[in-house]
Amino acid sequence: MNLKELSKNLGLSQTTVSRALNGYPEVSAATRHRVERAAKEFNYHPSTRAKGLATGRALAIGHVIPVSTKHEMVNPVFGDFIAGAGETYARNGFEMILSIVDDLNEEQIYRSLKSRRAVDGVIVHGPRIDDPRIALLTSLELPFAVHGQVTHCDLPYTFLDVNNHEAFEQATDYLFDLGHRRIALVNGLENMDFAHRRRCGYEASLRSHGIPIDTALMCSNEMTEIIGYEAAYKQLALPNPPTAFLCASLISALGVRRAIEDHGLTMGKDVSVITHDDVLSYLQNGGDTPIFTATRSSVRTAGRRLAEVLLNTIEHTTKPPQRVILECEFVVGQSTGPAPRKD
Amino acid sequence: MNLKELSKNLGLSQTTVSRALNGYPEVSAATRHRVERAAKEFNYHPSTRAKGLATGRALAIGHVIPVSTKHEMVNPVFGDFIAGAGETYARNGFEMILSIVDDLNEEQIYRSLKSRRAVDGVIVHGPRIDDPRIALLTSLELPFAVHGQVTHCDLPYTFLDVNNHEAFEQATDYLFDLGHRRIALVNGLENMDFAHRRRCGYEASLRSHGIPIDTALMCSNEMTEIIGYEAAYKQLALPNPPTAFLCASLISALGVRRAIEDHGLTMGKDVSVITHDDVLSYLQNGGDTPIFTATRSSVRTAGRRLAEVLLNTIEHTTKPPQRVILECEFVVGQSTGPAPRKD
DNA sequence: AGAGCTTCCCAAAGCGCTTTGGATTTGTTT
DNA sequence: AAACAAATCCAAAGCGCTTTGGGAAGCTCT
Repeated sequence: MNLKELSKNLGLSQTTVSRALNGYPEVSAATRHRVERAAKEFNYHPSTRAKGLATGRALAIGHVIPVSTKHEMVNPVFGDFIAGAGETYARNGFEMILSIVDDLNEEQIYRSLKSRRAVDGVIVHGPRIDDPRIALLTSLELPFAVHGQVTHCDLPYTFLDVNNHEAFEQATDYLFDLGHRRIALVNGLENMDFAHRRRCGYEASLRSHGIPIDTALMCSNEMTEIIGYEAAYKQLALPNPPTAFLCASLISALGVRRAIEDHGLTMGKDVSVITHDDVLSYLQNGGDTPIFTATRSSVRTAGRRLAEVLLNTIEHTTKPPQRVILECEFVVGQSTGPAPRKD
Repeated sequence: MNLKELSKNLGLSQTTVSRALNGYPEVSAATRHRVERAAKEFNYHPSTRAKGLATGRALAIGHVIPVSTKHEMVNPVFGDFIAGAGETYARNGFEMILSIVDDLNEEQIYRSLKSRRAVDGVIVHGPRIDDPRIALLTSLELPFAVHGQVTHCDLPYTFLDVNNHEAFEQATDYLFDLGHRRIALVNGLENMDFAHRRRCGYEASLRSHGIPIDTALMCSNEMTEIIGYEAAYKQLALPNPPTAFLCASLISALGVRRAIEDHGLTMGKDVSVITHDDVLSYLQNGGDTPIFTATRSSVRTAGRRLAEVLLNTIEHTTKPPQRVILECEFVVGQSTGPAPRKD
């Protein structure tokens, strides 16, 4: 069923039917009602493509998911983020189109998205330090919103980020107050902006407490269970091992816990752990009482919110770039306790 | 840059330029070359929407991701599957469009996808037992391919599945050969078809070895760490506890391991564990030597292959439905060992 | 009763592409 | 050299929608 058939069926012109369906005022209430009923009856939906062609809007948002060629990694938060954004799109009649792309072809994808007029805007995932995409998208005049921020970027841009600096500074402070002085950081890859900011927060806290920064206690890598395990295992074998860990993700934290146990130690007693928790649906931090003490911020909510922000800037192109910063919730679980006294 | 401008620029008609770009034979090699060079120079890409309108093809595949309203769960394998499918689409000039939908509006989404002519076909995720979507999509005449199978469905349909029955029967056999007689199953939700098949495989092995089926050793739920933990913890507290576990996912298995350790037992010595391993990029089963003994099958490969199958059936609509079954690789890790002798 | 408004509807153009059905040029045959 | 075929290219229609620029009723007002 298309517009032509529907309007013929109703004995009206295509114009009138189109207007009735799109809420224009030049149509009497009675006719509109009649049209709407018929549309429902025949299960008429306008063709997205035709509508897009006619209006010049794509009614679609692009998500370009980088998959690093080196690690073949799909960011595990991606699923939940997308789920959140999808809710927003569904509510607003937008479609989400996904491109999986290795980092080499990234620029090409954005250019093609623009020149094919396939989307009205894009969400930028996994921003890196000095990320060239901000400049690229700005020059392409393709509306975009970043999930995270870009250090060393002086162009204005729209983003939503978690306050990573604050969260990790606070977490480190908390460990300090518990008496810990050897605090390790199991971070994500530091070319990723969020990891960089977390390290800065961690270092800021150490500095403010006069604790020297020991690079032996810091590592930066993909956030997998294995890598968390290996990093923590090695650090615990040091002559002067850490009494506490700060992890960038719940998945790494699981590995850290395993390393602690393999050293014959108990988490929460001998060694404390704080992790960032993205509240992933398949990896909850315990039930009623959290297992890990954590800096918590739902990535699904972030997806929902950021999509709203993007749709908003597309609607009102004149608006200046929007900046949204979410504060983490600090939850105390069973993984932290007073630093063990030296015997 | 659009076709009109490009052709004006070249002093050719739109027809010729279009034909040159789409590989039709009515164009001389020289002209084609000239056109291709100009297209690259001006970064010309045809508008997807206009092309779709003109050809009647959407050049897009829909993925409808169900998010259960009860659990708010996004299937953790989803990210990797999508990454695999995305590779195929990119190679074939297709777009992937994603709809997140709660189970209540599912039917509506498929109908709307069809009537808006938004996609050329869809991938069906997370098939359930007796899944109504097969009948729905067949009647809508919307091409589709299922990631998994549907028990109790006598309609023919295209799918790709892992041989779940075989994998779990083999895994149970393996545990039997190690001397285990009390083997627990920590399964996914049993309305999911894959979980059902795994249970059947498990039960088939028990029956063939004359071991009675004990429902106290079986549980069926979402595959999270917490739930794996709780299920295993409870079972290990039974008067006659299991000496081995069979898990539906690596995430559950992590929970099971934790439960084993919380009981003061050692995995691989006191209690054996076998898990299914989807080879998720962020959750690898160890490095060179696997941690868990596992039935392994990459979900990313599955995504790539299933997308190929779907594009193929769309291309050749006359072909009968395709059925692809992937066998799991059985890998032996450190999580299994001979059953402990009773003292 | 006619001017001037609304109200309600329509015909037709246009979005950017593909494709049909020629038209023109060039090459080949007899 | 005429006749025909092959090689190249083009004008225009059409895909399904929105939107512009009216036009025909039906009112109100003087």
